[in-house]
Amino acid sequence: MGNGAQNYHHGDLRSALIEVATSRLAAHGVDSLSLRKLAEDAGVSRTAPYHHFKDKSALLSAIAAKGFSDWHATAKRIFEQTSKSPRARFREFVHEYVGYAAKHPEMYELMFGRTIWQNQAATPDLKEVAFPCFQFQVTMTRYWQEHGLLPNDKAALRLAQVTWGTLHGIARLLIDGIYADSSHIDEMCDCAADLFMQPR
Amino acid sequence: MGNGAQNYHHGDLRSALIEVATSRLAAHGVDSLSLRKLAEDAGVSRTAPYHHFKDKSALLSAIAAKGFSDWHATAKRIFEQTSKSPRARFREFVHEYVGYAAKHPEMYELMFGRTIWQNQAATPDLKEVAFPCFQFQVTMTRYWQEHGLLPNDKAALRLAQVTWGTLHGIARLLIDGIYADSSHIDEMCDCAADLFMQPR
DNA sequence: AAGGCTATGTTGACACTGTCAAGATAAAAC
DNA sequence: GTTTTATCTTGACAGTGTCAACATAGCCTT
Repeated sequence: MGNGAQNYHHGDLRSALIEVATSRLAAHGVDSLSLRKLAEDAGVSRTAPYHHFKDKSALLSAIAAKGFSDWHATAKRIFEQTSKSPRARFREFVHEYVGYAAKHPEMYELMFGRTIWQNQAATPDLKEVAFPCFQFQVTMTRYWQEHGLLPNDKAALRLAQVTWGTLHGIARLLIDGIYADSSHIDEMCDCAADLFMQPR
Repeated sequence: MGNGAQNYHHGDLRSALIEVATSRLAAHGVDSLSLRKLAEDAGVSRTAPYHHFKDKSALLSAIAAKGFSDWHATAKRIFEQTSKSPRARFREFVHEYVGYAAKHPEMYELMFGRTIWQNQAATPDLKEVAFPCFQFQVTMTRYWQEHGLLPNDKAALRLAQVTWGTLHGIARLLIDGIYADSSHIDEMCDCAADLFMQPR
């Protein structure tokens, strides 16, 4: 079976679908993702995807899962730059988070939008990747608390929820284009970072 | 023309559509809003709505506009309770904001979701209502700065964006059910309020 | 090696969706 | 009373997700 030949059996349709979906997502947005178009892009018929994904939501979840593991890696990389001070890393993290959202708006929309999360529609696979991602936020928060960067009199979990909420909110306001001009991204990030960081 | 009769001309289809849409929104969610169903609910044929709204997005915008003016009134009411201290009002505002989102998740989703805002799809009517709503947030922020409640060394606009971002983020995490249990709403709100308010 | 099982792919069909075009009706304007 | 205009109608089209029934081909067992 040649890799690109028009065989009856595709070979690895699952991966192929995720691939074409990811590129289409970045190019034309989450709303343009239709199973039928994706199937066509992958060179198979409309209903072939159903042998690899329970339904459309499951396919989207699979794409989002990849986004989460990517972001998780990025966050880890920033956090583990021991050469930089905790304060510098915190600030960088804030910028990087919002920057990621601004740079990959469609992926971010998919990852954190209601499409795949509402009605407990999230796939176990997705939860398995997304949950550690938030857990890491708690870990970082605890670290920043220990280094006197965030207030120590609050539960790390609570604090992590609020800080993430802030980043998430800024990201959404930018993505949805509600009012925040993207040219002000950096200023907003610095403002948020300053607000959270305790005076040293 | 009797008000409820099956006349050829409905009388006030525009209002009727918004009404049935609003109730259907609260009951079955934003995704269940289809022009055809709404038309049927209103007792007219599929394409009748097009004589009152440019397209589906315009109808949704009209509903959201009502939500914005409602929220604007609520915010005003809280802010103008001169009997309470600024700090108390700030805290109440935070709780009320997230509470509104948790109580009317579908309306909130519509108001702040990407559906009506993406691609500059927002109707002038909508902007006309939504913009003062954010403007008011800036006004409040400035007031809180003057009363030493929020840091004075930051631009009110920037600060307003960040605080709103936080509330928005918390609301979204709750609505999307990503991880925040709704039983922790109050704790999260207090945590956020404490973080922002300068020690007196 | 022969036969059957199973994973994977196919076409056909159904009930939806938003939206346009063309015609019907009633109210309002002249 | 006639014409214009706003409103509502049916018909049609291109999409959508998803199910059912059928086809193919590779794998497993005997």
